This record gives sequence, structure tokens and C-alpha cells, in this order.
Amino acid sequence: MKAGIITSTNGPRNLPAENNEYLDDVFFALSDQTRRGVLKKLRHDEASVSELAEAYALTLPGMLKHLGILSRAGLVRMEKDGRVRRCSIDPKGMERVAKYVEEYQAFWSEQFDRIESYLKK
Amino acid sequence: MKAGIITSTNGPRNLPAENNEYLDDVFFALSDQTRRGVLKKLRHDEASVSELAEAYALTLPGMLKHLGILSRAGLVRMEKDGRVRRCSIDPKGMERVAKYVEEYQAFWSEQFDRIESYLKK
DNA sequence: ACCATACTTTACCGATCAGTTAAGTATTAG
DNA sequence: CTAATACTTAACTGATCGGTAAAGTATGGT
Repeated sequence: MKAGIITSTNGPRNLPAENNEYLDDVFFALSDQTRRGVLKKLRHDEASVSELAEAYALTLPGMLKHLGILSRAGLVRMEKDGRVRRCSIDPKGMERVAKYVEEYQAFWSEQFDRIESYLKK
Repeated sequence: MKAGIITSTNGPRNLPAENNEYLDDVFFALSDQTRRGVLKKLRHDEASVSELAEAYALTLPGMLKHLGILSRAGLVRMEKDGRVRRCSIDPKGMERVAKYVEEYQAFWSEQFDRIESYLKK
């Protein structure tokens, strides 16, 4: 969604070529208390947009924006059922986060081990 | 840093009282490719602000802002050594993320089990 | 057919963000 | 002492964010 030109060429900034574009979206979606609250609520039960808007004292368009962000991040699934939009958890987004954290900590502890073995000498 | 008044009273919005204020900061910090790149680089080696600024083609103040965000999120530690600021990984922030993901998925699979056992009947 | 419900679209607002330039301070090399 | 280095602070810019109001569209109940 955001910087397609920059990341597609991987040119202008000499980034370590971390092509995890979607991580921008999922981490951003999780950086808001209201959106984490929505996720928490949806883990227990599905809900409509109106129900969520009322629960968080937001207007319908306001809640819809949050849901759009959660949906783009792969954290929420939405299905139109008549005039009602049923929102439910999508596990895809959180799995991406889990994977990132795992890889991160794997690298970190590897580094830690290296230092430890160095200190032993 | 952000909404101290709102979350301290936990009043105005009827949130599910998820008092994980710091999660806003850590998820937000991770929602940017440059900042995730800095983390990746720092996992291999410490670096000064200038080194990081050059690696990502940013000005010093620009990089310093990113480092401030990473630091507030508990993802990066900074120590002033003479006129140089040495930046290194702080595991605290990522541990918070790991914990959030764990709890989230625990609830999710619990819910999943409940549905499964319901379907068995 | 009529009307209420549930969403959708558009346009707007103040605040925050990513980035800059420019000017400042502190530390070290010579 | 002087000057270069490395950071720091302040002010500014365009873009995005969270939220709203207002007006529109589609669907279901009677």
C-alpha cells in the first residue's frame, strides 16, 4: 500500500533487503489500543460493524476505518451477510508476527551464544 | 508518551481494560521498514548514530528520531561514550511482543478447541 | 410501497509522523 | 587554542492518522 516504488527496486536506500512489506501493515494495525481491543473481542465472538462501533463509542465510519486497517493486515476477516457485515478473526496476520518474532529471537540468541563461547576462551 | 489521560482513568472509551500501554509504542516502532532494518543490523553489531544514518541514507536528526522511537519501545539501548552514541539491541521490547502473541494465540486455540469439541457432539 | 436499519462514501479537522535544513553544543585530535 | 567530528535542538514541510458530520446506497420487516 505505501512505498511500492521504493521497495520494488530496493534501490534508493540500501536496506538489508527485508522484503516483508506486509509487516508494515500488521505491526501498524497492532499499534492502536482500539484495534487490539477489537481483536480481543473478536476472539470470543464474531461481531457486526455496528456492534463494534457501539462497544468502542465510535461512529460507524470511524470503526470501519479501523476494520479496514485490521483487514489489510490479515488480522480480521469480513463477510457481507445481507446488509450486515460480520467480522471475525483471521489468524494469518498474527502468524506473520509470530514468525517475525521467532526469527528475530533465533538470530538474537545465536549472537548471544557466540559471545558466550567467546568469553569462555 | 501518547494518551496518558485516557488510559490512566480507563474511562471515556469502554475498552476491555487492556492496560498494555507500552504495546502501542513497540508495535508502532516495528511498523516501519527502516526501523526493522536498524534492528536487523544491530543484531549483528553495535553501531553509532552516524553509521546508521549513513547506512539508511538519512540525515543525523532523521535517524535520531527513529532511534528515539526504538528506544522508547524498549527495542534499542543507547549509551553515550564520549561524543559517540553507541546503539545496541535491547531484548525487552521484543519480549513484550512475544508475550502478546503467545497470549493471543493461546486464547485463539482455546476457542478453536471449544468449537472442535462442540462439533464432535 | 414504505420505512427503519446497516453500512458506505465523501469531505473535512486537528494531531502526529517522517523527513529536512540550519544553527547549536560537546568532545577529541593536533 | 583551534578545528574537525558527532551529536543535539528547533523549526518547518507534506503526508498520513484518528475521528467526525452529512448525505448516500442497499436490504429487510410489515
